[in-house]
Amino acid sequence: MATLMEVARRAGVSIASASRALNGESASPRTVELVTAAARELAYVPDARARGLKRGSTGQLAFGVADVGNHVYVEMMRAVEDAVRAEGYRVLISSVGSTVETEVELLRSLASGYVDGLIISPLRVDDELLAELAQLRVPVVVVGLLPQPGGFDNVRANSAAGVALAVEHLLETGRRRIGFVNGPEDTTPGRVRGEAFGAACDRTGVVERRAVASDFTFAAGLLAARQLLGAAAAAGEPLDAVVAANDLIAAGTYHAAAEQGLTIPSDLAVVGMDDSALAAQLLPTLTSVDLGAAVRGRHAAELLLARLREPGRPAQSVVVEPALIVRSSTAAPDGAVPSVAAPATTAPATTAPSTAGPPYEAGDPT
Amino acid sequence: MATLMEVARRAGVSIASASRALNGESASPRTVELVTAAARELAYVPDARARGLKRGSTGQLAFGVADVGNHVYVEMMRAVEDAVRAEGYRVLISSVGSTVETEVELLRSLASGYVDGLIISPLRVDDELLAELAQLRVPVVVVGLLPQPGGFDNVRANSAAGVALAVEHLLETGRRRIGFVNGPEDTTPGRVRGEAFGAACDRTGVVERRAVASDFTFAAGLLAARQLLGAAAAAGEPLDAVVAANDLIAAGTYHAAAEQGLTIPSDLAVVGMDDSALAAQLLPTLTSVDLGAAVRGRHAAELLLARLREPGRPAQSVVVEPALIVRSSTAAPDGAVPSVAAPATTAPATTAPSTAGPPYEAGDPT
DNA sequence: CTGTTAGCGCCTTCAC
DNA sequence: GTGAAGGCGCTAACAG
Repeated sequence: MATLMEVARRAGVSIASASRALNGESASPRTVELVTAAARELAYVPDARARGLKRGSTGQLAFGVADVGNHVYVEMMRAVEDAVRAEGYRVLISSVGSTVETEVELLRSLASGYVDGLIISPLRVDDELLAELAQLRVPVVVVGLLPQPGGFDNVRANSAAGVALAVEHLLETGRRRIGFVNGPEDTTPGRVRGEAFGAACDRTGVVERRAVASDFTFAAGLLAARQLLGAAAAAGEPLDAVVAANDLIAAGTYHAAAEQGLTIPSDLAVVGMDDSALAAQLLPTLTSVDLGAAVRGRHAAELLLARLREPGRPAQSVVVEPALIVRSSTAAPDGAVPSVAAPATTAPATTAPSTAGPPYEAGDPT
Repeated sequence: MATLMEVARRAGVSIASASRALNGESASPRTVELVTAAARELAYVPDARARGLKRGSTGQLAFGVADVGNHVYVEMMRAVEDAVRAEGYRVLISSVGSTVETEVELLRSLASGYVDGLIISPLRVDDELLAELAQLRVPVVVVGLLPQPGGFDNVRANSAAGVALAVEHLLETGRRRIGFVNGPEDTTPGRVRGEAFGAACDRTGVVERRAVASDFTFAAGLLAARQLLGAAAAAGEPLDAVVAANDLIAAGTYHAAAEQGLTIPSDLAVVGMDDSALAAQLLPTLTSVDLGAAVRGRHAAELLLARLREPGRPAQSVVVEPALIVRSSTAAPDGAVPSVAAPATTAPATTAPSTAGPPYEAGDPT
């Protein structure tokens, strides 16, 4: 409401002195006192646009996520916030629609002066989007697999390794008829996880059975799991385990299993992915692959801060390795709890997700 | 990157003509063509700060939520987005910390030019915060109970009525020993819900038993529920029902019940509040009180838009009434499914949340 | 230590 | 229909 000019006039000093006094630049104690008093009386709040226009920076960063309803992004977001707070940045969250147009629109608008940098985690990354990102006037860090290496600071999970962990764990606990409920395979994570499951089946001799949900959501997961379990049962070969492409789909699988009278884990083992808060909230608690959401968020924030400090530095890529968090949903079928199983309410990973250094070396990460 | 001046120079016209051409003001077809071509080649994106500085508006709104991890806010947020999109506004989400200082800090910064209006849903609303809000240069809509009526556009749920609905439903399904797991009672919702439970007990003759979680979260709910159930069992009067102050606490109650060997709903009925996505994801599905999160979000958006159009209008208040969504967690204890119970996976309310017109009339709403 | 001045990039009267 | 000029609110040089 009040402008700096009004504050200056009220304090009886020049506008420049007022600015200096408020920003801690050299000014006499008396001036500082006068100006701060005037500012308080007028409830002066500096106009961020004008300041940004002059200084060229805003102190704000934005985090664009595909689905604010997915707890994975919440964890990432918290990690990003923690990491940038120390440097004095604030984080705005923005839900980028699932369509590319609205996404581009949004990125442009954010990057046109409201924020100093962007972290985005889209479900679908194509060349059009990347071309757009390259035009932005602020640096961008992409969380997720890029169609081609280089060009952007990038953080990603190794979800292919995660799928392999899940399958191996199920085999070790004695399951053999393992199905996979994937998310949409035209998304980056869906494609990678689907391929990884196929590869794991080939490698281990498991017969490949899968269903594809129309979305990475509970409702879509329920439908797909119902179909997968039903088809297997109808064929006289009921599954004894399901790997779900994320925890929400795993929750849908719980419901599909209940509908068919299957008890988890004795009749059916379930493994989720993401190790979101939901995994510990379900009953029985869900064994899940931790894809290191928080770690990815932290890395993304650090890459962005580094680029803000040094705009010319080469683009860098970080891969976060998965860890299996064993809970009750994969306990041994005979009812005996295997020694590796963690207590029901214990979440922390035993093997913390680690990062690989050199860009693009880990095999087929998301 | 590129400025309007550069575009103008490249097009061979004045900066004013370039501005007009790009904004659809009167300009010759030839000029328009020249300018748009130049803009495209230079990948020109107008600087939002400069434009905002000049025009006085940004086309952005912000939604400040207490906990981005709580699905209730996600639903509100989606409703807000849907409602303002039509008017051409974009919504930024910002997690306001639970402390008042960081909250004030954040609101100030947002309101200092980055957004045209604010919707906030804080867990604790005190006079200090309200005084701060009144100083902001942009309009604010508060979602939640205000310490005193008037002064702000305001939307709130009637969570007291919601608690009453829950208790009545439990009594109707034959439960008598009903406990309450509240959230922190120094928060607005915690206080109101706690008082409402006390009132419901007085009214119905139920013996009041309660525990207070340190937060509206799963982990805190588990601890409090464990204590509540344990104490009642130790006293030789095991509970047959629990009302939880929100769905996350209800989920914690599920786990506490499982630890004590109680089966839901036959040994213990559970009712949650908020009817968040989690309610349908739990097994058995959770009966929950829909406090109309989406409806509240829509109302908040409409109030804000109205004030943006007409800044001088009187502050208005909207109360959204609750509706009970019956699922499996309160099925009759003898195993028979009462006729009022909805199918396990059906979420929609039969009685849609409605809104009360006149400000501050409904009894003790949150 | 202080005041004057020149823009940051854009829009918008105002003359032409 | 077009160009020149002023100013949105602020900061950072520059003189004094």
